[in-house]
Amino acid sequence: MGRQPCCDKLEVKKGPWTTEEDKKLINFILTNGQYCCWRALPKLAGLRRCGKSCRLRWTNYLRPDLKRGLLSHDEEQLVIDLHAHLGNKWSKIASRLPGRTDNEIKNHWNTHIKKKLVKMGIDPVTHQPLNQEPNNTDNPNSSSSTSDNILMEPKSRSPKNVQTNSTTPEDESSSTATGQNSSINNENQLLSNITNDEELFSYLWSDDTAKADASRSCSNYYGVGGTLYNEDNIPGARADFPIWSPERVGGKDLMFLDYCQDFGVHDFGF
DNA sequence: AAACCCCTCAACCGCCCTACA
DNA sequence: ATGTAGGGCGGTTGAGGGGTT
Repeated sequence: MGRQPCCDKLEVKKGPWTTEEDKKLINFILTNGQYCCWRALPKLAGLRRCGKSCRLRWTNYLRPDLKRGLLSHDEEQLVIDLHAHLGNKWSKIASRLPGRTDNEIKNHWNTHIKKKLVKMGIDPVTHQPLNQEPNNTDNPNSSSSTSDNILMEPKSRSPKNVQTNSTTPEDESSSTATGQNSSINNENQLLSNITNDEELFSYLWSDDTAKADASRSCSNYYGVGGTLYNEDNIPGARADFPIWSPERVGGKDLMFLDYCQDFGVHDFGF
């Protein structure tokens, strides 16, 4: 019978977002929060876009808590570790990397990490050495496929001892970016103390929701009369949302200017 | 300088899951 | 129990920029 399109395809605009559209979307969310559904948002915000497109634009590009730039070495390593356990569950992986989106990680995996692993002689799907038949090819999550994997030994793992001939300019550049995110280091430390999949999974799922929410979007903050609230209706109390923090809400316009600068959006006209 | 190739990443598509009536 | 709507997710595409010939 087929599924109804999420929006009237004839009416919606597609393709790259213009500055004007970004401005409208940001303005709307800053003013109203995300009190309504995404489908209704474009109409209310004066956008000729599909609600889904607005959500993606916001979560993948406009969100103020996003980090920009390439993944650091630590982040990359964490992605590899998590991918070995979770497979292509990009959103789950992204939930462990604050400020990173699933789309970003997915792209980075496909364009950088995959190649790097292949270069190192490691199958990016199974995380097994390329010349070795994997124990279970259709289940990258199986513990047998990862427990003895060098990539899953964070304590002994370093770019030097993974493969001596694997050092690339990319490796070198990424290694200079370490230490910029202490939370990532903590994640790695935690991961390094986890010795089996069971422990890892219990660690991953135990606080997954909270972490996923924290990293994924500001959608947990509802704008009511210019004040932002989290899901518990407690005016924002999270340190990882500096721009949206309640003490800054009063200076909304100012913070938005900061925000535009952070994102290189200089021509918003504010 | 022009043509071609390759790479990156923003954006889209369509399926899946969940909540709700 | 069933149908529908809405949001989330993973896979894929294509424009544009940079590098190479």
